[in-house]
Amino acid sequence: MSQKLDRRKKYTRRVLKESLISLLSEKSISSITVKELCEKADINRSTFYTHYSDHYDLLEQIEEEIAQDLRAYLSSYQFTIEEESKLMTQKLLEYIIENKHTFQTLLNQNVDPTFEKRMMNIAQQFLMNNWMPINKGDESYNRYLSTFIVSGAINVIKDWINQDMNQSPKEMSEMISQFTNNGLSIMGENR
Amino acid sequence: MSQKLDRRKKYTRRVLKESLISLLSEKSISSITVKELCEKADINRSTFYTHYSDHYDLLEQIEEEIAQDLRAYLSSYQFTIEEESKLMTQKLLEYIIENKHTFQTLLNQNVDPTFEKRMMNIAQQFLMNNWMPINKGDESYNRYLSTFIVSGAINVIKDWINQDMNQSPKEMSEMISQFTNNGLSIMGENR
DNA sequence: GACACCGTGTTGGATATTCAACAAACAGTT
DNA sequence: AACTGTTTGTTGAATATCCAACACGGTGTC
Repeated sequence: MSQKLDRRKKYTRRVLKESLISLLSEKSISSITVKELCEKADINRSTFYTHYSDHYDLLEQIEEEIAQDLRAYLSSYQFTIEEESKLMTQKLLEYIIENKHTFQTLLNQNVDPTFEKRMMNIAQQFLMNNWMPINKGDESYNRYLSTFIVSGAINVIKDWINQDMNQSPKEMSEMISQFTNNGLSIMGENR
Repeated sequence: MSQKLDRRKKYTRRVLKESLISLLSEKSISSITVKELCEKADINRSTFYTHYSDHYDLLEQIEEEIAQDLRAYLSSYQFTIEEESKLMTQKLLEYIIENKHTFQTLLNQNVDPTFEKRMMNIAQQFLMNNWMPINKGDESYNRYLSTFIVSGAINVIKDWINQDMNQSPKEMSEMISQFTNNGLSIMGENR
């Protein structure tokens, strides 16, 4: 079941993924042909078809892989312990750095308007399942609160990416933690 | 005879080459094992042996490929026309930029003491065959002159690489052309 | 409508690579 | 010398990829 993936397959999938992301940063998916994708990846077209049914399938699989990674990060720490929560955010940001080009491209609303929403749903679902039961608030209130927090965090991360990641993951996770826990009240402390 | 090389072979050879250069920048070739080379390249060891007899053979082929590229550059222009000569130098320097890591590693005397000498011999041979007949000087004198010019040029290029290529290929080729044609007399012009 | 061109989905055979395994050689330790 | 661990060179079978070719659908031009 957990068979190790043959290295040839790994390579093929990786270059196809990278090539699609590269093309997506220049043009819309509907204007991309499988032919040019395979030329860019230097992979035979029939090989592409042994892995994917079309380039939309490839994009779906890229996003699903990211979704699974995100879930893994969210699951790997006790979310209710602030230090662990911050460490998780930092690790997640480091992961984003490693895949900067991918996130830059996919979070661009002109490329795939659904990706950001999809990531938000995962994060929000997680927050609802793991944190809200402890918080014991009204469910409707909790949903709005988690929407607020997750939207905030995602848009801060998008800004960070567009600022070419000018702060370190540690600094960013510290900031996001403060925004999450204290909102605007941290502004008051400095006056 | 000039069969197109199967893309799989191209890939295999490329990653093996890159991995050897990478390892060579950290350790001597005698301390590198084929096993670790293949691990780094993510290539099966038996595949390595279908292409090369050992890692010394791989290094030899890398250097031979560079030698051929150098010969191609040297041959592609009329060397006796100064503007063409400068353009050739510029193109050669652009090639060196694209393969910066390779040249940085191989021109390091601790890595392969023979590489620089090999490149010098090619350049000098070319100079002797293509320029000296026109110059009609005494052969011994011409040999010393070509030694002077080629040694100078190669060491300027080495410095340039070690200064992280701080001048553009165009600027460098201009400079090398002046050193070649005028030696120290260009210093006098500025006083 | 006819034609040319392009991309697609597919096919079959060839080829390169993978993997696991083996025997042998080598190096280090006791 | 015996033992252990590592690397090497090799082998055979399986697998993934390659390549060329084909039929088809879509688009644009005359």
